[in-house]
Amino acid sequence: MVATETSGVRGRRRSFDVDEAVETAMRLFHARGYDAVGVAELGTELGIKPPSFYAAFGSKAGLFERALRRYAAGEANIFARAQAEGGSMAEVIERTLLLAARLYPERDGVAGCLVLDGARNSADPVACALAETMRKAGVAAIRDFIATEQPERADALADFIAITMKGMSAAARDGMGEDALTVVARMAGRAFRRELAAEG
Amino acid sequence: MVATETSGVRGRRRSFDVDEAVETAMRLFHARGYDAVGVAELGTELGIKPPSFYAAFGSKAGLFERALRRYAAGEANIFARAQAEGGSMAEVIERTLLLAARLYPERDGVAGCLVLDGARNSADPVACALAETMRKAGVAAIRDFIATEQPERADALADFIAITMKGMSAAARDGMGEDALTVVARMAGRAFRRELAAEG
DNA sequence: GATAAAATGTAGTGATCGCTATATAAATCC
DNA sequence: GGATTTATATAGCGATCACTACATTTTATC
Repeated sequence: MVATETSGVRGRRRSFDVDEAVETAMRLFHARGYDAVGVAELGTELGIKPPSFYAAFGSKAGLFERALRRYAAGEANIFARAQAEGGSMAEVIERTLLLAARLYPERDGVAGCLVLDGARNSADPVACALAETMRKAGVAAIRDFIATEQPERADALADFIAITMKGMSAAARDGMGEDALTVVARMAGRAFRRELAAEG
Repeated sequence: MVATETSGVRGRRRSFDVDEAVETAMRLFHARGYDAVGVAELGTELGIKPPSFYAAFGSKAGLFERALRRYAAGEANIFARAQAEGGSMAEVIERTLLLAARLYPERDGVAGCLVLDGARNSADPVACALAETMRKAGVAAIRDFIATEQPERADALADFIAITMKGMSAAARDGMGEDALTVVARMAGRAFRRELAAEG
């Protein structure tokens, strides 16, 4: 058996690719939620046995945390991606929602947002706390961004965007497709614009 | 031991109040989600043993179905309540969202909407199908209502309202309070009004 | 009160949960 | 190559999952 860990610089040598394992776990947690994916199934899908699993990740929640971080650091960070393209505040916000409409629909059994819905209804308080922390960080970034131009109404406007995204994630998990989500994203984008224009 | 079933006319006599049991189960499912509430806990909370449980409800999913129906037949049917008060279409829709903002925040450990989030991430396909059926019925009622005046845009507008409600339910389960939810509900109500005025 | 019917309590089914103790195999170091 | 360290596989931990067979008690009927 050969050590195949080529990506991570830190960490001990393992006979399996840790990053690849996190990727697989991310997909499983995303598809069915934290509680519905068991350690036995993770071991099978990852091709490792329980001791290796716990040596590498500490616990099921530990792997979930790594999956969450990987998720948030990739293409799922739609607000950062929208921000990177520049434009006005309203453009960035609407672009965020449109990216959600493209990212959230079901693909290969995966739908919605892992951070928003991955630990929904989970009985594990650790998993819930991990997801909550990342949710709060996400909405805080949006709030701070809005506050640069609208400090008074940043909370309310950020709440509106956060609720729209949570609703889009839930709707995608309930089967809504990209077209319908895009229509709603545009509506919410217009609403955001109009709220800005109303009293700005 | 005395037969205490006074409410239901049909059904066999039981030593416990079936309606009261459904109410208790509804609260438990609502608070933590379908999968996180076990039959053992239900039996304890309901004060009955497994055989009585299965004689009365058939299965855990059977009890969940009764809980869902009871939930949807009560004060949680916010769209029907909003419709009953009359007014314009926009008024009815905004009233629906404002009722959600009052109903969804956490009270006694219960938050959000049981239909929208009670079976979220559940591994039980029966429970998921039951909730999905009720979700579709709910959004269909809103769509049909909108279609009486806006047949062309009924689907899109109903999707927008459905997503807003799903987002509000998720946000409430994530800890958002009535005040913040109300602010967002008003924003969404204004957005709905403006969409109507835009091209009506 | 005897009999038939029905609901209940006791106990336990096999399966799965997250997780780990122990032992073996592999890789590293000198 | 021998010794030490590290990661692996085997097997199983106690707990909980939804659910049920069986015996008993309670209820209803006559």
